[in-house]
Amino acid sequence: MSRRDEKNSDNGFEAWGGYMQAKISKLEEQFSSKASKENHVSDIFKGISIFVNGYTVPTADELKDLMAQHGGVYHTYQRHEDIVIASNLPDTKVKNMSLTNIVKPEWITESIASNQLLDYKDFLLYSNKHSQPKLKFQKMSIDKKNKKELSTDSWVEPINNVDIERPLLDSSYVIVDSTNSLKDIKNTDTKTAVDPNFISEFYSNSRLHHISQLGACFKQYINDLREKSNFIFAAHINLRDRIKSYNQHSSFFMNFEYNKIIMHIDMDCFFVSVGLRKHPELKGKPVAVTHSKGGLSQRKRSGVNRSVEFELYRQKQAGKLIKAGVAINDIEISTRIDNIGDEGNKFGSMSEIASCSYEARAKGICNGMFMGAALRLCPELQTIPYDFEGYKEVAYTLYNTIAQYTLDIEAVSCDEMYVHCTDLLKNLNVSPEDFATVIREEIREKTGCPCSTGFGGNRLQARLATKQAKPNGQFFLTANLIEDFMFDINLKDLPGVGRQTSQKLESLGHQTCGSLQSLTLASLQQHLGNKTGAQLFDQCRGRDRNPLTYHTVRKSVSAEVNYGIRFETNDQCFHFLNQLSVEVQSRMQQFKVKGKCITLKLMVRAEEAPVETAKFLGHGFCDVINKSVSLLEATNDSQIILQEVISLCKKLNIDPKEMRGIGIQVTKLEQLNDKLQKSKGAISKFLSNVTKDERQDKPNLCMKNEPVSPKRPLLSPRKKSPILGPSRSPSKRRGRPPKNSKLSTSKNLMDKFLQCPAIKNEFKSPIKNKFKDVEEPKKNIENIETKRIVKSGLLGLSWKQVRELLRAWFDSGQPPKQCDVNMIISYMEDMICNKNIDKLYILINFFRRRIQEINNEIWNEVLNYVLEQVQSAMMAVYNKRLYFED
DNA sequence: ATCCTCCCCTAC
DNA sequence: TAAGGTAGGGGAGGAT
Repeated sequence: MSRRDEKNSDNGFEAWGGYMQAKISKLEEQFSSKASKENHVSDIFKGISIFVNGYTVPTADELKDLMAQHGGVYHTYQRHEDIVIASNLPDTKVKNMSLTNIVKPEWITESIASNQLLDYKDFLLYSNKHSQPKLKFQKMSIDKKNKKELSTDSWVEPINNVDIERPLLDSSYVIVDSTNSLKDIKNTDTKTAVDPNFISEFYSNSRLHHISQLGACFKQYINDLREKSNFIFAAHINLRDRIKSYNQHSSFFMNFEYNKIIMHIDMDCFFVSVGLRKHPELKGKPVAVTHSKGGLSQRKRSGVNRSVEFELYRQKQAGKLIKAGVAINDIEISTRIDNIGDEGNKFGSMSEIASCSYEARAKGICNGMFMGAALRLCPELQTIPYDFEGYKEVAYTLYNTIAQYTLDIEAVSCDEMYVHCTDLLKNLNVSPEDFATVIREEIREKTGCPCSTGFGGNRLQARLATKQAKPNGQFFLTANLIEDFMFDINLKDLPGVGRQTSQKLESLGHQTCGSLQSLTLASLQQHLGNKTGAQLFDQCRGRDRNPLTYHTVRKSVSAEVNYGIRFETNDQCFHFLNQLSVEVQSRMQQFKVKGKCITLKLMVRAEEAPVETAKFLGHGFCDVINKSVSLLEATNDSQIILQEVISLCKKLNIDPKEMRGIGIQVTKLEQLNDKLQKSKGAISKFLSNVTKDERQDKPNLCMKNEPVSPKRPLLSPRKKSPILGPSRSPSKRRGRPPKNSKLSTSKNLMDKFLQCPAIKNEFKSPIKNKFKDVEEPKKNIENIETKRIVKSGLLGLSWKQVRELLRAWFDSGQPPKQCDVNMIISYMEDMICNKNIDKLYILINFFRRRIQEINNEIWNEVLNYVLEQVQSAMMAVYNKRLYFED
């Protein structure tokens, strides 16, 4: 070791550590600010590549071949056999080079001269991070001010002091490559499942993880909203006005003759639309959302054999077709891996396209395609990164916007839902077209993203209508159109018909619904099974008996990772299973469930498949193995899960080196909080019956139509309010079970994933406000300050002031006086006239709550009187009553 | 018949 | 480089 080391840490051996990261960031800054992006850092190495032996190292023969191809030479470092130096320099001097000569001094001085490198310390940073603790170079002292005057010779000496403490056995293989930029070098150090933080890092980057989590959240969200059902749909009031301003002629839609109207709404290329908000300059261009930056050539990994792997995929698909009875010559097997270039090729990227714009689709690009294939179709394809926060925010806004009007929503995913809007449209007396126009505009305005809607008599029709409507359109598939419309629909476009089914059907000679209609039910069932056959029989005729499902019950909880799984030992595998078990446990706690059946899913490299996968750290061509155990007692304990899963794993006896994917699934779920759940179950069962009956004759949502009621002048007193009080319950649309854990369940869920603090004001939905307000009226009344100045009484006061006044009034302990009551009533009437129903609702709830607390006869009378007046005013203005929960 | 386990398929 | 998750429906085939 160096003497200088002891004297002065700045001059001695540089220990690698956090320093490295800091340095890299600093350098990145310098490099990017210098705008010398063309000059890759590794230019300083002038084409030298160093491979340090590790498990992915190329064999000596491979390396020799490689270098021969590039006209370079191959050399094994004598002192430490696990260091290999290979160079594609034409210079044969390399042959006997020692580590001292790996870097020629003049390269470094050149780099310094061109301001790319500050000192020798910086240079060292570009070694492989894996080898940091083990590889120590002596750092050279350098006077930065004078660096340009340093002679070449002054660099040589210290480099001779290179010292290697021990062999670099477990390093990965690349130190420097002449084709990659600084950033790539930094990323050489890719995490695999062996890293302790792998799961969280992976999940944070996984689009599919986000899609499934977000989708589940919105299902829960709708469940919760419906259970609360504590809303007035104030938005209804403005809807017709907005429609009028849009379309003078359709203010009334008198000929409403449809039994049932289902709306399907779907954002247009969701990820792209959201992403374009941050990249408006790319609007109108072919754009794709992907991790790949686009087409840069990659570093080669040894052992990759794409053609072998791709051929396996093709064979597998062919096998399936043969099984389905297709002559293999009949159908060309097309797969996702078609048109992918080889590794390192311009079209070789295997990054998946999560979503692409319609301009890109026009070129034949579609979602899920690999970047390489897409670039072949459209070389000018632009890429934008994921914006997971943005998706959450837009999805939230979408749902809240629709939920203003109705809660008869079936959440499909974060960007898609079905809405049963028969009652809504009937009630509002607006046509589907007008409704669609207005809400699409509203969504567009709030989110900046376009969406499309389809209407039809059932979910299938609505869905197909949406497809027809896209992009950025709407379509009403009316009963008279259905027959013709269905005839030309491609079977692939039917929901539930994927690649396998459609290929099977194609082998039977059918590509369109019209053609499939010639098959009998029995023959369809024979080929596809009873249920699937029957479903398809209906579907190709445009029928769909499945009602919307508003309430979903979770049946399984699982977590799996099929990316980056590379184990050496069983212990590493078990360690990862432990992390996965913890993940499953936390999800089960979130959903408040326990489960009785645990399934371990393994993806194992197929025997014929290359060890190194075509996709970087992908799972490659695999066999999938599932194995499950049933427990006597339901659990959500990660340690029990781990124990079972390890035992399953041992039974399967798979070499950990061959594992490419691992998943844990828990089924046969039971709800936690048994007592609460049971009582709730009974109540909701009861209520769901009531609800059913009501829904037929009471289509109204939360605004209640007065059956027969002559208009009375404002403020005309009536004896008793029939609206409020416990006896009012028949007007309930659907019940609210007693408050229980459900609420906190959803809170946890939302907190963890959905909660969207980033929602800006303009994206805030009234529903969300209301939601909160119901819980915390005081706080929110404070928040919502209106600063209208009106002539007298309460009208000139802010929300806050009114609230203070009311509170003081309640707290005063004095009996209420008529004039005060009148004042509050006139304040409320003003709100009604100004369509300020949201706030009125909050205010009245506050009012009721306080009076219930006081629980005194006089105050109760006041309450009744106030409510009666309010309802009268509501009737006069809107011909509707305000709906309240008990 | 009905259930169970494993597997496949589909959707986003 | 790349981030190939997750839930539900249903079928095949064996156990009961």
